Amino acid sequence: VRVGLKDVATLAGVSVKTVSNVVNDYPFISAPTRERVKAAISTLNYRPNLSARQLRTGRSGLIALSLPDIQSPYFAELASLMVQEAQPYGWMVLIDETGGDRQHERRVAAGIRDNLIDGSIASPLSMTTADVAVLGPAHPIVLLGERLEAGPVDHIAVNSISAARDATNHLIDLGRRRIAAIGSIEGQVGTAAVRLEGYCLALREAGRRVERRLIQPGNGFRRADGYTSTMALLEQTKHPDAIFCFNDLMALGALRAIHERGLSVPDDIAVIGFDDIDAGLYSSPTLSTIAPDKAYIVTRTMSLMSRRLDGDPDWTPQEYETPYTLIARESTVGADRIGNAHVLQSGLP
Amino acid sequence: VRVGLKDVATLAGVSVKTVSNVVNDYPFISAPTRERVKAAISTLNYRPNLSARQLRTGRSGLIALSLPDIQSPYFAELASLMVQEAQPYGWMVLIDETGGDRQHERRVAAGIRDNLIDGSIASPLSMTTADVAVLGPAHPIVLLGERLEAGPVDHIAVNSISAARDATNHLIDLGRRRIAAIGSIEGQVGTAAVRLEGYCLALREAGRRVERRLIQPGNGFRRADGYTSTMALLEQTKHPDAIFCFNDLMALGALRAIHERGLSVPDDIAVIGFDDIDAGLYSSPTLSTIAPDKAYIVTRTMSLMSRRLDGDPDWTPQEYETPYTLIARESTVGADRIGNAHVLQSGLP
DNA sequence: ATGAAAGCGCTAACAA
DNA sequence: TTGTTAGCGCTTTCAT
Repeated sequence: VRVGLKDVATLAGVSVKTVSNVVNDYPFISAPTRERVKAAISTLNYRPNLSARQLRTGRSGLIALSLPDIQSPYFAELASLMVQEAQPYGWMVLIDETGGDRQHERRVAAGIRDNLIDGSIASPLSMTTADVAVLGPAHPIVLLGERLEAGPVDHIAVNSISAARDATNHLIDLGRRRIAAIGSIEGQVGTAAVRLEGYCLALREAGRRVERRLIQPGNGFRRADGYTSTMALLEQTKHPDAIFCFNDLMALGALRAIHERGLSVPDDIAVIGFDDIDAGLYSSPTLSTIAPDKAYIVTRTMSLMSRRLDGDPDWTPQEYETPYTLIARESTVGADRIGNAHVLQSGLP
Repeated sequence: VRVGLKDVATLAGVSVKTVSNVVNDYPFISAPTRERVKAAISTLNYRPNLSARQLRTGRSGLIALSLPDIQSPYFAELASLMVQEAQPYGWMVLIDETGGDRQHERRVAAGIRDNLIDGSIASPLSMTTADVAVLGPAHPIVLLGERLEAGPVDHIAVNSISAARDATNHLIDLGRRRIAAIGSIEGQVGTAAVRLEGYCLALREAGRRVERRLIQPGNGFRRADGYTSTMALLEQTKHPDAIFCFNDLMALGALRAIHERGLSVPDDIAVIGFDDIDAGLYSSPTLSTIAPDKAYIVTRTMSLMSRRLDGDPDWTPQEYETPYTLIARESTVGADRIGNAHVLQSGLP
């Protein structure tokens, strides 16, 4: 039994408009009328029909968040924070897993979700900036994560080159000589490419050679990929004495691989990751990492979305840089000074 | 610039109805007409307005999945599988994080998402069966996870008593004498209660006493909770020689705590978890666990949803039991025989 | 095989 | 302060 404004109006003995006003908290209603309407609403257990409302207003209150992989703790945490942050704006977040599929990512960005969503937040793996540009999105988009070129939409990302350089320098400062790097280069979007660049940069600045055999691309960003790449590294006659993993998940896989080979972290090999996921606090050894300021990402995203949504359509798109921190834990610094992790370096404000 | 059926109709020189027919793959249309319409659709880049459609048909193609915590790898994996499984049905999954908040869970179940969703899948932490009953949901609901009483909706869950008993028996078979259990009893829904019951059952069946001091409820199901509870356990003069953690995440926290105390797993303390999350394959030691058949949960859920959605409204609600398996890895069996995990016992079909 | 018209539940504009 | 009416874009009879 569908109950609509009309039914409520009849029961309360008022017009539809009045009911609508009450529902929408329109201020100028006499107290008694409001009470009567509210009573009718609750007795009939009336719930506004969002579809009808959105058909009328063009707003659904739905924001899409499209991520390559919900199972990645980093993205899961981000999703969780987004949902929270959207609350005060009155938005619901429709989480969408693309699997890094370019077609899928394009579709979402295009709002192919059929005008059901008011805006979308995307962390594309393979969609290129060009894609976004071509699509000429019908609704606001906020792009998250690495991107090579500047584009026509707002963009929030950590400065990966700088962060990767800091991570590598941390290993250099520790006196490590054979520093490896692992991380996939799949997709068009260059998370790995950029981090690799920072890695090479640090090495060159330190007057070292970049050794090709110490770079393991692998394919993917999960534990299994870190495990496999590390195993490949360890099969070399002279194994590395440090590994910079392009994310924490791979670093955890690396820890396991090293453990299986009977080597010790950080004594034989120091390991550092990227993302600062919760798991890194409980692994043995705990994981050193680059910690992007997730709160910044989330609040910035939602405030941008809000600004785009109500007004200012020709407010020119901007680039925002996520602050980050290097956190040194047992996997680079050892267990002796642990207790509290040491924050060594901070990124930009 | 909104483009609707009308615009397409005008351009193609046909009526709105004809365009609608083409869009919905109505079979009886002349080939030339169809071509003309299709051409018009693509030149105008027409996209059907879902809100309008759903206003008319009462269907949105949206299924809500409400979970207590997206950051929990178990739920994240489930969410991921659900999204995939929904694809062939043509549904989009709206993932919703309740934080275990009862009000929130009730609201979602009630379809307070304002008739925007066609059905919901809920894994409630605090919502009781009574809640669901009272609400008399306007749309199909599939309930996941433990539930104490039978209720008015379909329900899918692992037999936790039996699974917990198996886990405990595994530890008993290993010759452990002081077997502890950790897991929160927060919320009304009895995940922990049921698993505790299975634990006690196994102990009693083996002619052992249940020792109160070996049971650490804690509050939560995350790594931190497992860590804290285990630390509490280890402060006792005679620490346990085995711990059954009510989920894997806590078990990982336990591993860390034991490691910090300088004890070894499984030599000093054997640890087993519940859920079979990916992380358990890469921890050191790898984690023994109860592995519920997630594929079963997901396919069963969607097929139930489908049946409810198109027809059979008075098909009586059923209970379904998720098959499970006990997987013994290093945390109970030790590293020597590892390589491949040993599947020791299987649950019901 | 195609068209005309009604109406899903709501809000915005205007009237009273 | 409240009521009337039109129409958002679509599908669904019912005609043709």
